[in-house]
Amino acid sequence: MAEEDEALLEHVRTHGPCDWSSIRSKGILPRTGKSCRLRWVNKLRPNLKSGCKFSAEEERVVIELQAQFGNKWARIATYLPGRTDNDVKNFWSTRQKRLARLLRAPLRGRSSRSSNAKAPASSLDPSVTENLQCHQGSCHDHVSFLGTSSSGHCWASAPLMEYQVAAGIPHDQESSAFFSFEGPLPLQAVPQLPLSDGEASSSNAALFAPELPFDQPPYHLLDFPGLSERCNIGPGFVGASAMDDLAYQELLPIVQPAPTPMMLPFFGMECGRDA
DNA sequence: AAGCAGATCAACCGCATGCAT
DNA sequence: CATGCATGCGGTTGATCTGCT
Repeated sequence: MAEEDEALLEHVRTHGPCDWSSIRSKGILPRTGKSCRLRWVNKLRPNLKSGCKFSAEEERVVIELQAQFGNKWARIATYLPGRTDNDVKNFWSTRQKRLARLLRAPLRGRSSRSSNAKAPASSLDPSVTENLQCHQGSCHDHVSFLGTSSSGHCWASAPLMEYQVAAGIPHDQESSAFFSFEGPLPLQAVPQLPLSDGEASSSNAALFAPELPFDQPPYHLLDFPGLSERCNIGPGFVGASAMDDLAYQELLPIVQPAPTPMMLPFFGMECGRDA
């Protein structure tokens, strides 16, 4: 595996993060171009936060962006420095499983993990639980509502209190303890992000998402000055390919010095590309 | 210490999209 | 315009790790 990784890195150094299919056609590795690209994107790309858990802030961003974009993991990942679409996808999947388990367990009471796992079905009204899923992670102040749109499932975000009201859960001491407020507040501090055509939010999203203008670039989520100017990326969106290009720039100095490297707080890497 | 369940990670697969011919 | 290829993306699965009983 280490030899294959080195061969992959060498290919990227000389050709850039493209022409993946030539890796097999040239006999460099007995792997498909897709497989090579995946390995590069998920493991070998510079500045990845591999083995590092999602911070509360990252979780918060994922929740908000998932509510707006749906399961557009690659797009969401562009807002999270050092995270891949696979990371985000796995994070969300884990979260969903955990929440599904929580919903099967009683929401009332502060039972231990083991008792939760073996608890009987939720005491919630079935009509509520069928269409409602509750998010509960390190951002304990937040839940999301599952609705549908023309493109499939769509999530809308809401403060915990609204979820509890909708689910008929008394906001008493016990439930508050179960959904303890440990994360940074409020989630509404994360701004609404631009939606392209056809990415209409669900009616549920309309219920809970504040109406904010969708004309702001995403940089205000995490401070990242100068990317669009330096890297010739249009305002409003940092594409995945742009991420790959930036990662490639990280490798370039090995074979050719990049002109006047510039620190990019968003990615935590240097970008010497000419605009 | 062993067994188990849940969490996490890595990779594969199928489909969609864009581009060249 | 149709076709084939390369690439990107999302869903899914299996392996491994971790913590609890």
